Amino acid sequence: MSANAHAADLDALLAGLNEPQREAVVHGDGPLLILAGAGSGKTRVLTHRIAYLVGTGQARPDEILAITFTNKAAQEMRERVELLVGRRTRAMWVMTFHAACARILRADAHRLGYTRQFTIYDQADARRLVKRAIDELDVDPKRFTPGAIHHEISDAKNKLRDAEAYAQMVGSFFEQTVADVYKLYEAELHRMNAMDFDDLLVRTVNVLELFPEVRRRYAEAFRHVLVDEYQDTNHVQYRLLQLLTGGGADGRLADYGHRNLVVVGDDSQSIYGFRGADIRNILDFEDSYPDATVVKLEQNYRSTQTVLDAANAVIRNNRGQREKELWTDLGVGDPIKVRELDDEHAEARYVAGEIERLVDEGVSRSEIAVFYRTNAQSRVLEDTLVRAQIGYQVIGGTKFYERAEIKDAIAYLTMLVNPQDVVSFTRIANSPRRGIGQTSLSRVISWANTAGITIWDAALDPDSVPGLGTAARKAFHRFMGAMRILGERAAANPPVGELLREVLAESGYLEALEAERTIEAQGRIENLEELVNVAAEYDLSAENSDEGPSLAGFLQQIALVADADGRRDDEGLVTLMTLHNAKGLEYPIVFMIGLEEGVFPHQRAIEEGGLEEERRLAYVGITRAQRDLYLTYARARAVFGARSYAARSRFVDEVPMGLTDRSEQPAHGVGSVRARATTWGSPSPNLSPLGSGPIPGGGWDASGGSAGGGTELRLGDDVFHAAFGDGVVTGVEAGGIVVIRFSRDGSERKLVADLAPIEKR
DNA sequence: CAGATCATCGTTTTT
DNA sequence: CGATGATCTG
Repeated sequence: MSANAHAADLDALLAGLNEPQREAVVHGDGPLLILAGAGSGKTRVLTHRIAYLVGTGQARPDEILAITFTNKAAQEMRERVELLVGRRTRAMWVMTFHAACARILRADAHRLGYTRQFTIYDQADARRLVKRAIDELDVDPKRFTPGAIHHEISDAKNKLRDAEAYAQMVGSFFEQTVADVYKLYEAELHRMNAMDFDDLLVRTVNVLELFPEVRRRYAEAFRHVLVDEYQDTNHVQYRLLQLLTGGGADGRLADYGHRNLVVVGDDSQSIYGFRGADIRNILDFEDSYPDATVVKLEQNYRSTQTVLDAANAVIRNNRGQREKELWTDLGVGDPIKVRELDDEHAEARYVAGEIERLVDEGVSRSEIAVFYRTNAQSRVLEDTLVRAQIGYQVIGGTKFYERAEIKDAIAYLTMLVNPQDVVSFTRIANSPRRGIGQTSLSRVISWANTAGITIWDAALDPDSVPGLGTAARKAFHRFMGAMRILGERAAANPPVGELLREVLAESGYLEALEAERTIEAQGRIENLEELVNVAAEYDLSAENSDEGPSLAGFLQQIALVADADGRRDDEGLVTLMTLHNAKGLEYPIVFMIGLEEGVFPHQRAIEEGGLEEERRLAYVGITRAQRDLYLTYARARAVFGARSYAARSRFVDEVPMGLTDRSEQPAHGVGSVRARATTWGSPSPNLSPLGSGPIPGGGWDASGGSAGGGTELRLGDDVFHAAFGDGVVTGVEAGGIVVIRFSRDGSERKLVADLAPIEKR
């Protein structure tokens, strides 16, 4: 390629970028934080920067490590980089945190006592193992659920606290219990040559910290590290990035350190705190990297100004956010439609009716998305859409790889490479039913433990297992006979697709399903066929990779993939999903439903001080809308079978009236914040047969505004309370009620403005 | 050991 | 209300 062509390429890379985008792309060495608002073109910036680094010769392709959180994002980034630099992309590491760690560990985990065939346990496997530890320790499972304990362990791991460190700082009975379980759980995992998702990160950090030569190798290999969705990183990931960019075990910069770390994120879209993400990583980036360059991307290329104003207004109610104001030159757009409905059925009918109207106007169903807070909310909506014959797809829910039959098949394959994997063994021993019950299984497992042999070897020789009945012994002989044949086959390294076929046949799994003769079983068989296809595809694609196809490689790959059935864009289907699943997506028309206190924000978030994260979730939802945004809520809703009533979500009220089709409040502080018939703007008479009929009847609303006089508190006001101290107004509700969050303990309280001992500061 | 009935308990979940 | 798990009985 000539020098001219190069220059032309570089020009093309920068063309069409706005000023801050360009600054981020051409940034030289050293840490860079890109604060990228929703829809501000961050992927464009990342991909163009990678291309620019390669194009200018600042980096070779194999010196680039680009990290994302999802496989989908990684794939998209890889594709887009490939469009810019072509085949050279292949040498780059463009993958998820977990995939990158798994790759490092396959090469170096032996230093920690694992084989390269280690098993990766997903959440469910991990929880099962936690449960076994709980049973083992005779912990009362009533008081402490496996889920809660696992969550706590996961939390500790995310903070790089190992079992020992955790035990050092227990302060309650619960924590003592967790400490005990944690210790046993870790021992078991290691003994089984297995890692959970958290381990992939933690063990990588361990390897890098313990072995300077490994640390140096990777830090020298990756001269440029780029991270997407940085606001969702946790502490392990923070540490990992430090080590990969040349931080030493002591935290100081090594001589080979380069600190070429580019992170992209938006603190306003941090919605995974409940999973250990630490928003401080992005908020305090400059504390960790004082010489960091910071670039803000605030121009939005996705939404109307009305939508952006709404998002800006809502997020402004959070404290401690990075200052940021989204803007666009796409125009003002239409007002946000706010609708109050009688109950969730009326809400669903309204959404369905509106969709029909839009489709009549020429909108494609695939341009429409409906977001809700919890999965349970999709049910009513689905019923209604089915009746209205509106095609839809639900994103999320049970994932392909979480289906029982798929996990069973994978467990069979896993046993063939990791004979120590008791969790997988437990899963398949009696699936299909072959007369191996809980008791016999436990006997074999504990025999393996006492004899110090693998579970595979213990089962292979059931006659040596003490206390095992004749029938059980026979069952194990038959089962392991099949496994042995499969093991020999696997040793010959056949195509994974073929091996899987044999597993399904030899194990009797397929036969058992066929014998069921139910529609459900038929569906499972089809899923298994799909898995065989996935394996065959792997065989093909791994053919020309550096390692070549292998069973272990296949297992590792699919362990890190969430679902095989991704969403389809061009099918003319309305898309339904939780707000969490909506991040990173965009739709011309967006419905956010169930905007009620207790639903969204979720009750538990209200109780446990998680309001800011809920608000960020609202921000994410709003900023998905390109053109039209609907906010709906129901006066009543069935919760756990019982009918319950809730106030409209504070998030609705945080959207300025003027941006919505509600009319202005009659007078400041007088009358109701709550809607009444007259407050609904633009009458929409064009409701379809499925519509809810004329929108809300008035009259039910009895609340009055703050009863005149008194202190006028507004959102964001700093206040002082005689008993609770300093706080900030985070909500203003009907009836003169204000929501105040107190800085002393972070608690959020609802107070009557006129009665509570509050003064404005 | 397996199916069946009973009881419990309800977020979100990139990997 | 409905899904999921624990305990009971054949």
